[in-house]
Amino acid sequence: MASQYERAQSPGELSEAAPPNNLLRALHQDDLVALQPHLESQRMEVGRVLYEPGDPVRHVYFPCGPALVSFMVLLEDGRGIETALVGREGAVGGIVSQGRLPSYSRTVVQFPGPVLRIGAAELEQAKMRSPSLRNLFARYADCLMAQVFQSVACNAAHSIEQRTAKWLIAALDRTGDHDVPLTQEQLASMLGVGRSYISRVIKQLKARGILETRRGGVRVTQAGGLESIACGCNRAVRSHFDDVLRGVYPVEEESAAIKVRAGDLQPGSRMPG
Amino acid sequence: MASQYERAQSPGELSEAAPPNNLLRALHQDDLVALQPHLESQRMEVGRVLYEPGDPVRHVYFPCGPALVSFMVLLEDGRGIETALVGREGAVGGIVSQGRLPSYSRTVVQFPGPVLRIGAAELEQAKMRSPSLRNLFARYADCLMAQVFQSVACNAAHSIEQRTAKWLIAALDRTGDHDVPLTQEQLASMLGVGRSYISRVIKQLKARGILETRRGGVRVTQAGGLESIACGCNRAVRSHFDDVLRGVYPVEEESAAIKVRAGDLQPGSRMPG
DNA sequence: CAAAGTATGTTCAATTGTGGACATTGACCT
DNA sequence: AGGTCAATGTCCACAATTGAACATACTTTG
Repeated sequence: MASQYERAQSPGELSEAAPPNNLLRALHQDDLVALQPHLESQRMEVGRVLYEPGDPVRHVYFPCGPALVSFMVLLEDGRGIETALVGREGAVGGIVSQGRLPSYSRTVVQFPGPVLRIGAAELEQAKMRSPSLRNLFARYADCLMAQVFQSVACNAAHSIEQRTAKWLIAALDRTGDHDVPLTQEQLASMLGVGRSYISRVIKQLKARGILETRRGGVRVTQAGGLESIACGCNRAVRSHFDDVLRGVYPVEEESAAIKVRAGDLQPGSRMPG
Repeated sequence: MASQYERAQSPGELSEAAPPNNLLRALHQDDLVALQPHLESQRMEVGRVLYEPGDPVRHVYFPCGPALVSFMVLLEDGRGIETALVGREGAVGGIVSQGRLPSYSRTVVQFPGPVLRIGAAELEQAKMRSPSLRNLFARYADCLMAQVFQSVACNAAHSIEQRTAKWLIAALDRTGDHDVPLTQEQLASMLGVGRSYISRVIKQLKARGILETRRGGVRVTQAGGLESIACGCNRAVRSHFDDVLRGVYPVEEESAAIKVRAGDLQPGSRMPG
């Protein structure tokens, strides 16, 4: 299955110093030229909050390289549940609302890295003038929606073990870094589950040689094994990315995507005690 | 708490025969005039599928009166999980993708009633010409996204009892009909949970005098009681509707919204056997 | 190096939810 | 009125998950 992370594409359309974000790289030359002067480069540190619920959305952020951002919905009891994960394949900030509206969720940096940002107003103005820009952002908005849709179903239907594996794959896919610097506490909290159970899940994954643990994070050593444990939700979303952004997205120079062959898919043992 | 279902608003802007859908009623006179010739009226029967995953989205449907439509994500094992519920407060069909793209989910009619529909291309053309139309639809898209976000969190964090109550309130809010013609099987399936457990939950609700059961559906007799059992997810979403569509949405002539007073909120007994 | 703080490993009882089984009941058809 | 089918009530054994508790580390700081 081809994924958006590994599509070959007619070269030559992108400038030499193409920005390391797939949406920006997918821009037509004209659009890139129009946006260029408004793009600012920053480095994002873990834990930085881009938007709190209710904050006005003044910028659109494009994670670059390994940078990773997630949307969290805050519940009455103070918990914050992750609803979507965005890396260099996308952008955050008024993607669906088109820059008009207060943020619904908290938007937090999960993995450090460079980002580019542009004023929401500037982007919207450019979109007004460029059909291809509107097209690209509408397509990405649809993919983001699909991702969130799938998460609704996933949270309703799949086990914690599956969802944990799914999350790790999603992160890996985007950062390309096998090291995931999250405490088990943080991981549990994002998934909305108990910490002690995550601890057991991770113990299982470790016992199967899929990852190594350390204080403050894990390191995935065998991504294929993760894929065989996870539900198909990631694949479904990737596939929608492919359908929707095919022919729009650029080449991914070195893919972090996990290619699953039939043989990699074992039944997957069912969490002993 | 004011909800979008009960806002007072400067009258006189809407025509006499205002369509019974809040988005359409919120249109400026000019926009309504532009769309009017393309709007077709239909009646929707329960179970009718508007879109299967992958289908091209050719029309945007506006549920009117009690009509209710839901998005379902289909999982690998054949289950279909509901991700969002749309009634007369909104619309379905390319809301986020702006009419360009294949559907990600299955879109099914859950409650019968009239709908208006318009060709997706016609709506998009009208949006190109009218900033106020773009504004309204971008705002609604954001609300739909918020609803789905909240469901991700809800499915991760709340009990089946809470989610069942939440679903019933959401349906009631939209249809205004206290009768919910869904089998327990269907309800369980949408929520992604076991049928026998839903049966027990409903038994509890019945025992507390909150609803009556019958074959093929339930009838809510005490909506306030439901609100005291449900999680706050519905309220959070309603509140976002208010923030985002305040001053845009029209009066709701007869509100189905459930107003909760402090006294209505009891601790809520925790599911005995 | 000692102390403090935080992350992890592990256990356990209790609760929540599953899925199968089967009896019962209503609705509808003839 | 009887037959049939689907929906519901109910029970049960079992699996999944919680949440508290505590011991054990690793890291940082002074």
